Amino acid sequence: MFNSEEEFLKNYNVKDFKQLSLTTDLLIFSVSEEDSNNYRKKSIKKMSILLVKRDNYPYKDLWCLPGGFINPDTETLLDCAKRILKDETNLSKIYLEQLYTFDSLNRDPRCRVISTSYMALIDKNKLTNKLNKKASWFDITLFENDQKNIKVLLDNGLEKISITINKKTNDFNNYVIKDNDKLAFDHALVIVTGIERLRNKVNYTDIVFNMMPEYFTLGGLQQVYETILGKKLLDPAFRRIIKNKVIKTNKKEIGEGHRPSILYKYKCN
Amino acid sequence: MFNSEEEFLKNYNVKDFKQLSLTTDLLIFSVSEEDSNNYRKKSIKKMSILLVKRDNYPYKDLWCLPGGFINPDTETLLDCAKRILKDETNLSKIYLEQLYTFDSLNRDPRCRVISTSYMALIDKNKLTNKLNKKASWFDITLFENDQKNIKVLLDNGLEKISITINKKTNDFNNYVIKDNDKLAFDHALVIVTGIERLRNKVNYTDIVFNMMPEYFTLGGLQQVYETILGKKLLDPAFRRIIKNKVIKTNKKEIGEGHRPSILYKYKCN
DNA sequence: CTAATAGTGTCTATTAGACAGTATGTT
DNA sequence: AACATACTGTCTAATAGACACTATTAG
Repeated sequence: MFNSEEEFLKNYNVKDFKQLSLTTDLLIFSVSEEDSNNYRKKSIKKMSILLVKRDNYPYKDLWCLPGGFINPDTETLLDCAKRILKDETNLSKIYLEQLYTFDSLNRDPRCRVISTSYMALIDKNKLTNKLNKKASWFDITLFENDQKNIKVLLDNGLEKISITINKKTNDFNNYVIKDNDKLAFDHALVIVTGIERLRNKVNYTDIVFNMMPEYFTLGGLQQVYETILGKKLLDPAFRRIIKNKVIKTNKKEIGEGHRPSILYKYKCN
Repeated sequence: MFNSEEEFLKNYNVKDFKQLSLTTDLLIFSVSEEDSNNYRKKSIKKMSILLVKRDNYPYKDLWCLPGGFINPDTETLLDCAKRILKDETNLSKIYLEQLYTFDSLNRDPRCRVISTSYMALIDKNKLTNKLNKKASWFDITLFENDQKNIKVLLDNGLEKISITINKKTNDFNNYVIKDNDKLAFDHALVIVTGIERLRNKVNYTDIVFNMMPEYFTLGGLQQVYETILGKKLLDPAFRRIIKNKVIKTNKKEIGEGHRPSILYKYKCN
């Protein structure tokens, strides 16, 4: 082990590895639930993302996305994403979508590393195993001043990571990104790009349901949409739009200090 | 030179190159104009794409996208895309957008080649130099039966390339693609992916104007939208939407056998 | 004048936004 | 009963679709 990043880089022999390396980084999104202390108040649903604390240089002790190098002889990028997802969550058959390929020359201090990022949307309730002890779910809060200035706050209960973005062009590599130095590599950029993609896609796809449990309430579903979009929605409007995407069941949610909601299922067409 | 693909592959030493190679392929889109023979009829605008005929194995004599290997020591993928665009069209300062990274294991028979594709939208009127003699513009015609079945026809006046797509999943690598064996590599898939992206993006961005000349008519602009979307639009509706994106000039189009249109310019906000 | 497209006015249909009301559970 | 949320009815505003009409040029 090394005592500083400087020392680490001095001892890092680039020839030990391939000159050009390809990695896959994973944005694993899910829905988290924050219980309220008041028995009458309902719990608040948020979108959350899984980050891992690095235990070696470079960027030791900073948070990063789960990821890894691909095996160029046997793996596609998607295979690699599936492998990492399995390692991290023990889940398979999960919604996975290629996000973007990040490749600025100095994004990794060791050597040229090009990373193709994938988004995974999972239902946390399907998790059986315990998380890797270095991994942690961060709740996402989205603030938007206008289309060009966005602020994202990540919070795992112990640490807060803030990211602010200024989009001057439509070229991701020219975004002006500031974070509070708690994220490794260019992962602030990757995370924001993923959140943006998600926010666009919820308007014309059904991907949100990949993060929902089998049975859910319309109020809960609406909260997830609200946290992804970063704004409140009106109940009647939301229900009108979502109506033909869900099936009403005869189940009800129980144990809340108020009128119980009806549980719905996703209707795939 | 070799006489067959088989012979070529036998003589191809994978060790001469890096084991894993990265390339950039370019979808260069523009607007083409097809003059009508009747002086009264107006010319028809279509979307078109630049393809190059391969002059060596693999896929000798088939059409492919302009592309090339990146220099991993000095170039980003975007740099590489800019270089290829410059080589092919002598243009710079052009709209470029990363499309997708294609990486199925056997997409190139030589070795593992991963390709990140970029879309370039150019105004053909800015072209000064002659095209590379192997290059040719193909007009694009889009037929859509439903959301999941799409047919694309490429035509350069001498050759027709047809592509049909059946989208069963949202994973590009699982699309069922058929073409009439005139396209090299997986470029049918790349082209269709780009057309899809373009078709989605015209609805919520102003990218079309990157393909338009400085002065254009609303009728011409509408035709470009129609060819990208693969359907007719109603004039008043189109003009309502486009109204605040353009500036009326005091110029008029001349020499048509009917009422001349007013020329407009793009109003960037 | 004629052919052909340019461009507009207006009605209708659909969708989105807003608000206020009723309904129904727990404690 | 009180609280808190679930759920709905209905009005209004905004947007999209449709059609018919007028305008203007070259030849």
